[in-house]
Amino acid sequence: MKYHFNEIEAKWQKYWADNGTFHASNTSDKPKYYVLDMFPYPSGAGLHVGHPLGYIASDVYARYKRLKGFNVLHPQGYDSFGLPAEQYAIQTGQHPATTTKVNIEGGVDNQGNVIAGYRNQLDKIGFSFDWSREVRTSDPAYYKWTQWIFTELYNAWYNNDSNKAEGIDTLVSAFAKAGNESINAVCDDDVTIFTADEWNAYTDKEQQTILLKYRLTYLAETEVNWCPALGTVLANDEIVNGVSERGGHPVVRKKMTQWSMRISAYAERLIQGLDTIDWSESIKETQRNWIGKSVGAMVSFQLKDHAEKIDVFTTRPDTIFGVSFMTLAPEHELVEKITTPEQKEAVEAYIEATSKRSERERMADVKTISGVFTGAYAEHPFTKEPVPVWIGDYVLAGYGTGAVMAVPCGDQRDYDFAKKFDIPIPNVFEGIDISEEAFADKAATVIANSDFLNGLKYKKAVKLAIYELEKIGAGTGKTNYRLRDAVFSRQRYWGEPFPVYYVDGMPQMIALEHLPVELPAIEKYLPTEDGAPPLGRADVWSWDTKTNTVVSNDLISPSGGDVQGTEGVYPLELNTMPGWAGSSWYFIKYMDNTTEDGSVPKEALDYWGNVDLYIGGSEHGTGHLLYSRFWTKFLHDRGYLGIDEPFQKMINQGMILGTSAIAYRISGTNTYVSAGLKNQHETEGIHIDVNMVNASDEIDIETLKNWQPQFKNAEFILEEDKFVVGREVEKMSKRWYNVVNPDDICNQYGADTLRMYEMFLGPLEQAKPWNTAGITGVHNFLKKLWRLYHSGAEEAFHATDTAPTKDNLKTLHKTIKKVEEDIENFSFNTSVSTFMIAGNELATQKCTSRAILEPLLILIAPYAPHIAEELWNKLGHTESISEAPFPIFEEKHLVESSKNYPISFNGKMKFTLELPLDYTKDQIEEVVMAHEKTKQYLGDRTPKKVIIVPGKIVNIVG
RNA sequence: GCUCGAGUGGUGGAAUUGGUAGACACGUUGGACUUAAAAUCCAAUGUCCAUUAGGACGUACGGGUUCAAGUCCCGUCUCGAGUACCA
Repeated sequence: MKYHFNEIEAKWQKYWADNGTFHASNTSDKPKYYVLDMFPYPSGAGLHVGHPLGYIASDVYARYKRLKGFNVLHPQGYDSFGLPAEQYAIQTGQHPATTTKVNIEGGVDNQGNVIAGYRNQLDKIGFSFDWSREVRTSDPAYYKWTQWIFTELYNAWYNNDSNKAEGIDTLVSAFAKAGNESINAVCDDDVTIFTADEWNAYTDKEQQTILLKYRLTYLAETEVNWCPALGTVLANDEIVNGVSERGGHPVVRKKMTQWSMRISAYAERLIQGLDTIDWSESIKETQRNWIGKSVGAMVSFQLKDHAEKIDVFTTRPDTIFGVSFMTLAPEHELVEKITTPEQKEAVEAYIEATSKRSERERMADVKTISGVFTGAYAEHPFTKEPVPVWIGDYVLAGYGTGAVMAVPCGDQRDYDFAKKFDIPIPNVFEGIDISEEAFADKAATVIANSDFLNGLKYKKAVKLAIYELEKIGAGTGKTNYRLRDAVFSRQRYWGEPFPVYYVDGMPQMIALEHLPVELPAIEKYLPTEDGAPPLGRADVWSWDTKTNTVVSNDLISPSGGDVQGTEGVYPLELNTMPGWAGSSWYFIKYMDNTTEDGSVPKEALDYWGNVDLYIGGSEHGTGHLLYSRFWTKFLHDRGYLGIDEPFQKMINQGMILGTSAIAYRISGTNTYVSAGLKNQHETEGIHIDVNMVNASDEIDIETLKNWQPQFKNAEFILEEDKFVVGREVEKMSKRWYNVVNPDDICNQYGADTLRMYEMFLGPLEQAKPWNTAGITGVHNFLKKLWRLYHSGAEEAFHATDTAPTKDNLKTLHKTIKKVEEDIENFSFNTSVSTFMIAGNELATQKCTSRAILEPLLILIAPYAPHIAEELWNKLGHTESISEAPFPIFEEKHLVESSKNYPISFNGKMKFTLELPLDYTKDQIEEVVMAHEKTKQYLGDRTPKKVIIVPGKIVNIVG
C-alpha cells in the first residue's frame, strides 16, 4: 500500500477539528504549559515557506509537551490592524475590514485576486492550535479591552515610593491633603510645586491639566517623528536609520499634541526583569541598550548675568575640575536668552544651518565638528571660574537635559571640539598624556589637579564629587535613561479608536460598560483637506453623554467652538492607536475567549500565568517585546495579573532565505548561456522563478520560454544538452522570483514532509537558505517509515507481537534518549537525523515488532503528526496519538559490554580495536601493545607514554 | 566605532563535558531493476599522492596550552545582526 499523504493529511486534519483534539481546558490536574507564537499580520501576499518555521517548532514542542502529560495551551490569532491594509484601502477603496477578512479566511478581493487565506494555509500544515481561542486585534470584542487598558493607564500614576502604578484617586487625595511637594512620582519635568490649599482652589480644568502630567498615558505637546509620506507619527522603534521602517520614507521632527505612554516610569524594572527571564543574551542586550541606563549626576551651572542655571547630566562628575566649556544643543531653550548681541548673528546662522540638516545627514556626518560661542559664561560650581557656553550639534536636544559640561581631557567629542575651537584642555588625570587624545578609561583613572578629588580613583571620586555638589546645592546623583515615553497616537484609520471625547479641550474617558467605541464608517481613508486624521471624515463621530453612544456630529451644539457640547454631545478623538497596542496583551486574551463580555476570568489568568515558551522573530526586540513587558507590569501593579513578566522563555527563529536561480545572459544580446560557460562571456544574471528549476539546478528550456515573453525568442547555449542556472542566497521575495509557497510543498510532498524538512534545514535560531531540492531526503524517509509498517504481502499493513530483539530495543531506546534531549534543547534538526538513523536501522533489522513500532510512532508524532496518527490508527488505537504517553527511556538497553577503541599514535587515530569495557587500563595496554598493528605503526620507536582513558581512547606517545 | 553572533566537504549541516572530524541529508559518479523513463534498491564520494598496501594534509588565518584542540587561550582576517555623537 502506498503512502498517500494527501488523503491521510486531510483525513486527520478533519479528525482533529471535528473532535476538538487540541482544545485546551482551563481546569486540569495536569501541569500547565503555555506555548505561544508571535501572531501574524495577515497580509494579502499569504505565507511563504519562511513564515511557518517558528510555528512548526512551537507546534513540535507543544505536541511533545502534551505527550509528556502537560495541559498545553497553544493558541493562534491575527495582529490584524495595521498600515498595509489601510494603504491597500486607499488604493482600492475597499474597507480594510473586508480585505483583512479575505486575507485570513481566503476568497477573491475586488481586484480579482484569489487569496488563499492565512487560516487555510496554516490548516494545511497540521498545527495543533486551539482555534477556539483565536483572537483578531481588529475585532471590536477584542479591542474593547485594548481601549479599557488605555483608560486604566489614564487613571493611574507611578509612585516611586511604592515603586508601582497606583490609581489616580490616591494622587488626587494626596494633593488635596498635602499638595505635591512630598509626592515622589514619575511625571513631566515642568510640574510646579503647589500646596493643598492651592490645589483645592484650582478649577477643575486646572486640576485636570496638572493630573495629565502624572497619568501613565497622557496628552502632551511633544516633538514627534512625523512621516509626511505615511501621513502619521512614528514611535522611535518604527524608525530605522532616520527613515520609516515601513516604506523607508523620510521622517521629520514636528511638534504635535499626542497621546503618550509613560513607559519611562518602568525603565528600571524593565532592565531588572531581564535577569529573571530566559531570553537570548543578544535580545536582552538590545533591550538594555534601548533603555540605555546610565548612572551619574545632575550638575547645575549658574549663568553669569542671568538668573537661570544650566542643568547638565554627566556620568563623570569625578572630572568636574576638567570642565573648560559647556555645550548646549542648538535647540536648547536658553540659547536665545543668553546669546550676547555680538554673537547673535553667528548663533542664529548656526541654528538655521543645523535645523536644515535632516536627522539622517547629522548621523551620516559625525566627523564634522561644528559649533558657535554664545558669548555667555557660566560659573564653575567649585572653582567659581567663568566657563564659556557654546552651542554645537553634537549635543542632542532629546537626551539628558540637552546640555553638557565639556571635559575635553576625558571625552573625545569634547576634546575634538576644544581642539577645533582652541579651547583649553586642562588635564585632571594623574600621569596620563592627553596631547593626542582624550582619556576615557574609568578603571585606570586617578584624579589630579582637582582640589579635594586629588589622588582618588574613579569610584571614590564620583562619590565624593556628588557629595560635595549636594552640599553646596549644585547637583545631585542621578540615573538617566535613554528610553523615551512612547507616542501612542497615529493619524490613521485602521487602528483602535481611543475611548476618549473632549469637553472644553480636556480629554474624558469612556467607561468600560460603554465600550467598545467602534470604528466609524468613512468615505475615503485619507486625511481631511485641513490635515485632520481620517476619522475627521466621519459624520457620526461624537459622544452623547446622556445615552453613552456614538452619535452624529450634527448633535454637537450648532454654535460650535467654545460652547460645544451644550447638548451633552462632544467630539471624539480623531487619532487611532498604534499597531503595537493590540499586540501588547493578546497573550492574555488567549487564556479565555468564552466569556460574554470578553473579560478573562481571574481563574484563567491564575491558571495559565505567563507564557512558558514564546517563539518569534528577534526584530521585535525594541518594540512589541518592550511594550508587552510594560503593559504586563502595569496590569500586575493594578492587581489584574499575578505575573510580572509575560514571556518566561523565548526563542528567536532565524530567517529562511531564498535560493534564487540565475540565468546568465550574454551582455547586449538575447542569448543565454548555461552556468558552466558563463566565464567565457561577459554576462549579466537574470532572476528566474526557482519553482521551474530541478534538483540539479537544470531548467527545461521550453518551460523558461513559456514563462516570460523575453525568453520566447531567446537563444540558449547548453552544456551537455542541459541548461544550468546559477544560485544565489538572498531574502525570500517576489522580486527575486525565489518565493516558495508552503501550499505547493504540501500538495507535492505533504505537510509532514514540509514540517520535517523545515526542522531538518538547520538550527532553529540560525538564518538558513531554503532549497526545495533537498526535500526529497526527508520525503524518502517518510516513505521508508511507511514501508516499515507495510512489510506484509503486497505491502499490506504488517505489525507483529513478536518480542523485539536486543538490536531493536537498542535502536529504539537510543532514539528515545536522543530525541528527548534534542527537543528539550530545541535542537530539532538533529532529531530528524536521529529518526532517519532509527528508520534505516530498523529497516535493516527487518523489525516488525509492535513493541518497537508503537513507541517509535509516538516519538515521531510531534514532527510528522499525520502519518503518525494514520499508522497509530492502523495499529488498532481508537484514540488520537496525541493522547499517548511519551515512551520512557531505559538505560539497560544501551549497556554495552565492549567498546571499539580508537588507537592513536601521537594523537592521530590509526586503527580501532574492539575491547571489553570492563578491562582495566593495564589489561588494555597489554592487548594494545601486543597487537601487531601497534608494532607496525611503532616500527623501531619505543613509546614514551601510553595514555588510556577507559571507555574512550588509547593514545600512544613516542 | 561599539556590542553580540558566526566562519567545518560541491551544498544544508553534525560532533551536548577537550578524546575516532565530516553523522544525517542533498548533489555527483557507478551499478541493479526497466524496451525506456519514473520510482526503488546497492556501492563510492573531504583534498592530494599511490596500481595496491598505504601515506600526507585538513574545521577562516597565525601562534600557544595539552598525551590529545573544530572545541580552551592570545592575536589577525572575513561575514552577519543590533546599535550609533547617549554626555
